[in-house]
Amino acid sequence: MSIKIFTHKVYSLVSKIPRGKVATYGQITRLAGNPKAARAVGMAMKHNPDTRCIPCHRVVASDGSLGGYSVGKGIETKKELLLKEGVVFSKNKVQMPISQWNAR
DNA sequence: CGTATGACTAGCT
DNA sequence: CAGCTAGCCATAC
Repeated sequence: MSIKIFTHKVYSLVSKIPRGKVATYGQITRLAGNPKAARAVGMAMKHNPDTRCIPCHRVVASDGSLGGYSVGKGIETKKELLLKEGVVFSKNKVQMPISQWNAR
């Protein structure tokens, strides 16, 4: 039974995103070691095994757009969750320079 | 096992 | 700013 290393890493990284901050697919992908696998990250998020342990709503697109969400009403629910956590929004996009997670 | 898909990104118009 | 194209990856069926 091969553990999906890439996906597993993605979940691990996403679960480390602090409340009130967001990370981009590109950022997660880079931390996972494959800067070109942004699409694969989206797949992992879509097939997320535990939405309560994996704050997939804290993952947004590189331009600050919400991208998508497979829970509730979709991006609407995602936006609400982020707003509740204190993420700064500008219209339908996240203010990346302000709310982007400073991974270390 | 091979094909198709998707919550992407960067570049250009 | 918005829209379209091409490139790339892992997963799903």
